[in-house]
Amino acid sequence: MSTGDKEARILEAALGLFVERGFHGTAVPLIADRAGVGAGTIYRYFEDKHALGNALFRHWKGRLGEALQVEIAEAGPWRSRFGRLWRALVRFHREHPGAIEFLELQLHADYLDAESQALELQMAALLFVFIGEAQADEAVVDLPPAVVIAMVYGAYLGLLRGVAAGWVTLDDATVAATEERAWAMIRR
Amino acid sequence: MSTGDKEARILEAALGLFVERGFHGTAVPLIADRAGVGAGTIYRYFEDKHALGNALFRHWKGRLGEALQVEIAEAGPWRSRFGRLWRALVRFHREHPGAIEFLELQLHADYLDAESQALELQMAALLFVFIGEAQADEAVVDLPPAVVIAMVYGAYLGLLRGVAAGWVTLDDATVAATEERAWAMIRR
Amino acid sequence: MSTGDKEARILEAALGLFVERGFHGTAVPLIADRAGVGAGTIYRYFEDKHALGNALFRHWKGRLGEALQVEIAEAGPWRSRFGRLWRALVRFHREHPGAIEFLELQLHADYLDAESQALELQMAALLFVFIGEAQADEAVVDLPPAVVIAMVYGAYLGLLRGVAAGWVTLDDATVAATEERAWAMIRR
Amino acid sequence: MSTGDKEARILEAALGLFVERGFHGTAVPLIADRAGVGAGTIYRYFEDKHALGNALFRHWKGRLGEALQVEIAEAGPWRSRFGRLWRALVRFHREHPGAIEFLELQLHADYLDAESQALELQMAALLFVFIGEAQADEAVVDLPPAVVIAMVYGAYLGLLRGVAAGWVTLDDATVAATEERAWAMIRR
DNA sequence: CATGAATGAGTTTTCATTCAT
DNA sequence: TATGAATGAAAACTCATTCAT
Repeated sequence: MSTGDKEARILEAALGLFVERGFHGTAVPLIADRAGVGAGTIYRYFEDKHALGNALFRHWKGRLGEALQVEIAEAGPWRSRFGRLWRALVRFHREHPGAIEFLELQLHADYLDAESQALELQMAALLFVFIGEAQADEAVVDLPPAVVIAMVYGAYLGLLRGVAAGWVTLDDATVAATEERAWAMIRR
Repeated sequence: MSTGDKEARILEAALGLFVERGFHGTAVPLIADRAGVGAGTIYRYFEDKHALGNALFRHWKGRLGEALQVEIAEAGPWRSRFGRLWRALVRFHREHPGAIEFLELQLHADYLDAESQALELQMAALLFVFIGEAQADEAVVDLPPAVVIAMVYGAYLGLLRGVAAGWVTLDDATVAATEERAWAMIRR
Repeated sequence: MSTGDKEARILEAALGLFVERGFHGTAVPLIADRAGVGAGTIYRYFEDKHALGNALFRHWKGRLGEALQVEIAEAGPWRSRFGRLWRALVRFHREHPGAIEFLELQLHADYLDAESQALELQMAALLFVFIGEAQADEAVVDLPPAVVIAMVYGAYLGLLRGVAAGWVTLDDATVAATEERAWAMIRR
Repeated sequence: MSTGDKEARILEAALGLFVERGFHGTAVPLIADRAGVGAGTIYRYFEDKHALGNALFRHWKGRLGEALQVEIAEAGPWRSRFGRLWRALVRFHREHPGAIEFLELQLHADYLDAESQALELQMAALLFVFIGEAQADEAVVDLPPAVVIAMVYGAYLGLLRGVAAGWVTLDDATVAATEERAWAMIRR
């Protein structure tokens, strides 16, 4: 019931609802209900609904960035560095259900502010550097880094959509196999 | 401006706006304005906003399905059949800007009716059969077809997201290269 | 298909719908549908919906007035003159189903124009004279004529409501009995 | 102005407006204005406009039923029991102006739900029992009870219609006289 | 601080009326 | 003259936001 708790409960409720119904499809009082707080309380923690959306976006984009950062920082052969990254993505999805779905499977364009967009770029930059260096070492195919990232990250998101739709189950063996196939896609 | 194309103009306007702002973020009169018709006119062609969303979804899902069907029907070595499919996807995106973005990069769950969902399954089935047969011929890796499809289609959608963000340009050379990499991902 | 036919068909359709759903609850195109004409056609015959309502009101109020006038003009003992009147009312209801329901069981206040209201008064005056003379002859109780009329006409309308609700059937024997009871109510 | 009476104020405003303009002729914001609340507030208390109409109908039908029930329960000679009932009706009209007009002088068919219709039957049953017993005691004419009720209740409503039109004034002497005449109509 | 009833601006939807055919 | 598709003003209804408690 402490302050931090309420903010967290609001963010959690918002995450779930935004994933299920989208930002515009979710009424603020509904978020309040699920969070177990009064509707007015949301406005003590967030300027307005847009601010809540941005806070949620930043929260998860930031945590995802950190998670990737850690893995990217690790040294080693590119194949295994890639594997760490891939598994980190899967782990993030397991540990934070809904977060990636919210971050990457939705349309945010109309409410993300400059700061959020900057964060988005920052995370992209992380991957750019990773892929760029791998290309410099001739470990990864010589295509524009954005293309490589788009395809790999796209393949990952495709799997998550499959999971969401109930068509795909990501057990450990499958994760290992998909990692292998994703690497096959981009290795030189 | 003629009578007959009003429905088409409404669908076109809706497509653009839904891609830009999402279904719930788009007000009906805004669609009417862009279509150059009165707000009431939309309700002559569509029962309500949901029906418009479903009609739009079915229109494009149907056309995409047809486009893929044609390519899938062609015989030949799996590598070249895959190439046809990949290029058909890219061509569809070029010829119908916004359609794939609407179909695949958005959240529809809360307004799609049973018929639309059935159509979705139908198109998925097309790809299942294609991948299933390729696996039977030992041309494609032995993973659950849903996994293979999720990764390949995901890689394609990742590219489209890159295009939308302005990070990726899909010129012919890049298309050929991405086709090659996508095939590398799934070939046995 | 002649002109007069169309106007009559519109009036007939409007009567039925107004009785079922009320004036404000009935959409003009619905009237057109039931009349088998185009929606625009209604506006060739009637200035607008209010004008149609007034025309309908005047048509039936006028016919009802005529029907009563005829009976009132007949000479004879008051008891039998009353009987003629009562039976004329019932006959009118049988021959023109819906007309009385529209005229008397509905709220018209907000769309009746001065001419229609004048007609209403005119019909009331007819009954006033009838009752007034009967009172002068000491055939009817000495109450304000408006009170006598309200009670008798009210009893008649009550029976029609009962018919509409399915609780009352007005066969000839019942009509005779109700006439007797209505007369019992007002005779000196 | 206090919180608790908002629902009551809405119901009161709605009653007045429905009597003046009918259900379909009354816009929701107009009700809100007269009630001195915001338009949205109405939807906090009532699901939609139909629900408001039903609530209003039930409220007054229920109170009218209670008022009659009390009188019907009293023992005594039929003539005086009838008198109590008649005077109770008049009293109800005086104490709750508009209620009877709304309940009985309007068309509700298109928005009353099953529960409201059941209540309507319930009140009718009250009168059926009363008249039925009076007939069993040979105090009232031997006609179908529905016919007797239709005529008496119709006469009463006719008087109210006369009051509404300004043609009739129901002072105590007139009430006594009308009671006498109504009884004359139905007594054996 | 927290609340949730209240609000009115904004949304979806209807419908009386027009007008090109 | 007749039509009915088209319209936009007005209706019903929703919801982000406020504020009295």
